[in-house]
Amino acid sequence: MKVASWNVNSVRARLEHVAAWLETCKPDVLLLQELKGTEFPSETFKELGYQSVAVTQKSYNGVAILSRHPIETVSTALAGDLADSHARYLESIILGIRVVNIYLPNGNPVGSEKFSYKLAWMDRLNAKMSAWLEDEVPVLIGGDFNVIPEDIDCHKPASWIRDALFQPESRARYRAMLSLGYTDAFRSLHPEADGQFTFWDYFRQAFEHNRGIRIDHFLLSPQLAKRLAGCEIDKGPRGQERPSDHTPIIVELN
DNA sequence: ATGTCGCCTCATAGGCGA
Repeated sequence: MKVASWNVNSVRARLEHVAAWLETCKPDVLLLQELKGTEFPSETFKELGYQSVAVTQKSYNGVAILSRHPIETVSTALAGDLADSHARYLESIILGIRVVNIYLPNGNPVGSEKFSYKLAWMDRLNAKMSAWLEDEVPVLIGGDFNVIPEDIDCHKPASWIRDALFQPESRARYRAMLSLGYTDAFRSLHPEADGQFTFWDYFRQAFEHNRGIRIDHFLLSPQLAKRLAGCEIDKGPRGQERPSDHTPIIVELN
């Protein structure tokens, strides 16, 4: 089973990219983030063999799950804050796996309300992740975590030291997820790999110089980690015309 | 501080978020 995740930075602007990529990569499931609008092109994906569920809002955020297999929607919002109206969370069951798509808040600038919101959002997710381990359904959480886990996950730590994605508070909460027993699929298979990124700024030819960060992740519950067969980043889409600033990451499960 | 995108509007330029 192949599951992919891709922050597309507007599904409308990237529809042709996504459609073409689906036809070449053929994942069973694709998690999309940053749809950036209320319109969702479910018909286009249906014609490609994918059913879809989308959580959208105007202008910002938005997450969707595309799947060749039936999707049972469990929840469209992260528990723990009824006032939170951002479209950042979609929880489903696909082929007996709890598949959770997240677009974790960016949190910049550090010290702002946005940063507090990010940390609180991570605490809320952590509570869910802990609870899920109590039942027998294996869990896969994928998406844009907006966290650079370790120094090895960016081209130059000094460039990110003041960024919300690199703050000790953000990284501690990511590590707390691992401490619960979840596995970072990519890092567990490639413990020493550096220069492996999923995002590059649009500025200053960051992609051409591979000045990027690894912030799109798959976390697997213990029983699902035993089924981990592969995890790779596909840099191809980031090098195309008018790309998203992120590129897809793909995990393969037995 | 800046760079570049994409979305939206008290819209064709500027603000916001990333």
